[in-house]
Amino acid sequence: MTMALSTAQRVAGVLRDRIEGGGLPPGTRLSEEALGRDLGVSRNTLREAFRLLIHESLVVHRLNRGVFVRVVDPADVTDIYRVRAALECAGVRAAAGAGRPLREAVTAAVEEAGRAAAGGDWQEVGSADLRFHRALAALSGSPRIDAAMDRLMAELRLAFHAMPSPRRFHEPFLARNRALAKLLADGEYARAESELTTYLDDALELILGALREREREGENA
Amino acid sequence: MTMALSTAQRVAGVLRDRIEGGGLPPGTRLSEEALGRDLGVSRNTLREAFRLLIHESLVVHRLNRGVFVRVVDPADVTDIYRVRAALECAGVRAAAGAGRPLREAVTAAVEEAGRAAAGGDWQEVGSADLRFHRALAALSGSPRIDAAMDRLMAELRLAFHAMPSPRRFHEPFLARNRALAKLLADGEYARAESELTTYLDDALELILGALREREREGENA
DNA sequence: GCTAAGATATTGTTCAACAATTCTCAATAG
DNA sequence: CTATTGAGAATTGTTGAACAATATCTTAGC
Repeated sequence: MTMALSTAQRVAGVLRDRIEGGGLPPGTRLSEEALGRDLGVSRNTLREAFRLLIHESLVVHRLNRGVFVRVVDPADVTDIYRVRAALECAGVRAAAGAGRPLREAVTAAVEEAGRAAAGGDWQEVGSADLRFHRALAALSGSPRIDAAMDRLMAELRLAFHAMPSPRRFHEPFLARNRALAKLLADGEYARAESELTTYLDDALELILGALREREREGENA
Repeated sequence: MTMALSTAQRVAGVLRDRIEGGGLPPGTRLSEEALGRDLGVSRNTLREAFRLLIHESLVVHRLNRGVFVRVVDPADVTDIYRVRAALECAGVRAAAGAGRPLREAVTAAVEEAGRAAAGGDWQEVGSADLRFHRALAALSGSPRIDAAMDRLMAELRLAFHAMPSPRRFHEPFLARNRALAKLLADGEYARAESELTTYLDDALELILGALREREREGENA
């Protein structure tokens, strides 16, 4: 029953891996001719693959100039956190009326992060953290908010590339995630919301600091 | 200085106008061959235009069946208003720290709606109303929120097609818009937010009622 | 009337050629 | 030396076609 993937989907997968693996750094132009020859597909098929990646915000398209690996600058990260604050706070406010499965997804993500941290898998801690915040926004019960969060998270993953140590970044937030989940479970929605707001501000500052750091290094190259 | 648009973008514009103008009612199938011949573009380019409209949620794509003009059902409208509540409330909360031009855009939209109502142009009242709410969300100062609101408004316009009398729908909200703008100008953010919440709930009910009405009529056809 | 098999029409995918645009870089003017 | 301009090269945009996969319609049989 497994549906075979189209050529374009396979090509998109290869490019996605290269981008997320660092083989294609942000800002790189993806030449249609060169890549098409490299991957053994026609330009048209390659462009179809590009469209999939554009939809994922992994690359951007500039008319008559081609596609480039997305560069997430500080203004983007700041904006992403602004939207996250709006959507996740909306989720927290809707927590009281949210169904059981939605609320359990929140605590489940916290527990998964804890297990991953105990095992030293900080990559997985990062994934669980994103799932936790996605679950917060999902408390609204809105498919459109879910989709928007997925797009924001994909963009954020690109910015995380700039973080030197996943552990240093994620570890402090483990306890705060747990605290947030507890406030929600106890029905302390107002306090949960204010804690979430400062939480997101703190995380934003950490990432902006790392981006500035990386930029300073880049100047000497 | 004029930036040239790609063929696909032009075609998407034509289709967008036809859809919003009612020439292509919700549910219509957009045949690749017929439309391509009609507009004088290749299937490949037409499909590219479709992708743009899919991204705007104006049409939907069903595998191996083609693209159809989006049918906005009650669940969609409910979800759209959920997201609107999240984004517009976020804007109201950010109003205190918003810049002068953003705050003035809010009052400007209210005044334009008033002038249009005085002139009896209820179509324009509707447009000004959408601008008003867009301006509320824009108080956050977030490009992504602005873009999200634009998409939501485009979807909503499809649903408005079901409203029999623009006047009956928009008139009651004129005074409420004015009241909301005043609360904001006076710094009464908490009250503005709670008024906005009930406002959106009321508007949602009106639209859902009209949709149910239209569906009942449709059964006898 | 209903079902099933085959015929037809439509969309999905890929390709190669041609058109339009941008980019490169040397020549030139200030 | 800097800025500009213009021809040529490189790259992307668009097209039409061919073939595959899927859906829809037609028809034969029960």
